[in-house]
Amino acid sequence: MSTASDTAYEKIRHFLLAGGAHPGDRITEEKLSEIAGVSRTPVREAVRRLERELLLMRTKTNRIVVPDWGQDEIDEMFTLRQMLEGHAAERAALRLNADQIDTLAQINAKLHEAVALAEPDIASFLDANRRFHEEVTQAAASPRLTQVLAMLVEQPVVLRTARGYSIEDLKQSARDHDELIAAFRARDPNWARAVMGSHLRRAFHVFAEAMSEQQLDCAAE
Amino acid sequence: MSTASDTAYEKIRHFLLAGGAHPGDRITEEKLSEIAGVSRTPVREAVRRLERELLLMRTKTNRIVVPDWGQDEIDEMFTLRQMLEGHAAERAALRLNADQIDTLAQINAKLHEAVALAEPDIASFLDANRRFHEEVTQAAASPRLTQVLAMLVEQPVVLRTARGYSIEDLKQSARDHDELIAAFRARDPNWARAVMGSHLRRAFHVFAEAMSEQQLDCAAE
DNA sequence: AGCGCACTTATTGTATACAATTTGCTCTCG
DNA sequence: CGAGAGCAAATTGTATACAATAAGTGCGCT
Repeated sequence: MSTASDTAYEKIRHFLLAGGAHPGDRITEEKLSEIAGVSRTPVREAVRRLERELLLMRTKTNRIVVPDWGQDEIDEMFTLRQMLEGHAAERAALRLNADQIDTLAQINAKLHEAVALAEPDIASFLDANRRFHEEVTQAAASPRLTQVLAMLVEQPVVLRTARGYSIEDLKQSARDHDELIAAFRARDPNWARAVMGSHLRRAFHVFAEAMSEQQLDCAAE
Repeated sequence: MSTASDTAYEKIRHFLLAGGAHPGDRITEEKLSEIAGVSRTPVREAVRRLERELLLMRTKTNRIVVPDWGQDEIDEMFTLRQMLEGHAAERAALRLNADQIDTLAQINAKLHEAVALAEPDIASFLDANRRFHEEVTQAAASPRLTQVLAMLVEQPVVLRTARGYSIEDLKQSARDHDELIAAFRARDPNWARAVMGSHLRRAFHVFAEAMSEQQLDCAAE
């Protein structure tokens, strides 16, 4: 299924994450509709979605602008994820059945494969990673929580700096997931929450480091 | 400022909370546009907002339906608010200056007035309450947090059962706010978080009780 | 020159018409 | 009598034209 509003969302999102516009820039709906190749109507819907994820914002007078993401805001995003996904893991631990846990294990097996290669397959890693977290979120069985997390998880932001991640970082992520699965098998919500918390907090620091290196690269050009 | 899409949002929201449609019912955009008195275009925007707040949902095939709120989901909503507003209070404690704290004190003074009357003024109470929490959220200075909380705080849900609240419950809320202000004055983020947490958790139990009584009333009719 | 006010242009908001999709019905066949 | 195909009605999705609002521009005034 591909509605025009979905393709608009994808294309505009790609445009933004590829750095097509600088923070602070104003963009008109018309420009975006050219980029997306559809009329303004579906573009407006896409913009709403992107606003929700804070990839776009509005001025006081409803002009569309590209927000700038400071270090603080990234820190804050990971903090919120830590709280909410920790909570999700806790609920999941009480609800997951054996089959579902096996599914998680299978997903994580793929993740292990992706990083076991001499040249790690970043795309596969990110895909498996996303599916793993989605599965856990789903298992928490809380529509609100799902919805809230959807607006926090900005996979592409991670993607941009994924190259900066060391193989060891990626392997550690896989091991975190293993431990999370163990916590689920033990049906220990407390353990699950703690593992998820440290998993995401470490991810933040790895991310922050990759980010600062990237900025150095940028300055060196 | 009153755009058509805002009035649509308000009217549809009022319609839903007044019980104009039963959980599980399907509603068409056209019906909603009759209710709102505007064309479908702004109605669609309003529906998106309401979806975000889970006052409306969609079927697999994008039909609009009225969701049913079970006891679990209300519990979950308060739990999420407890986590997030607790976090907001923590951040606020580190950022509020003396003037801002005075503003909070003024708002809470109005709240005290509203419940000191022989016949408590529920509308004023709710208004002051909303403003108090908004002020704290703002002070946390985290756009994501603000946005996430906006979709959780369903004031009208509270309103529906506000009549069931006892005067003592309302007064206790005011006292909670007083203690929160004290925590802010002391610049103690830990204290602030704890107070906010218990404040919201108690609110949940008061709410749940009022809710069950209401249901009994309903059954008695 | 600096400031404010009309006026022009640019941009967002709304309505309407039409296209695409889904639903529910009916009618046929096993 | 039930299951399924096919058609009609209902509903959502998209494009376009126009209305309302905000931004920019240049002029005259002090």
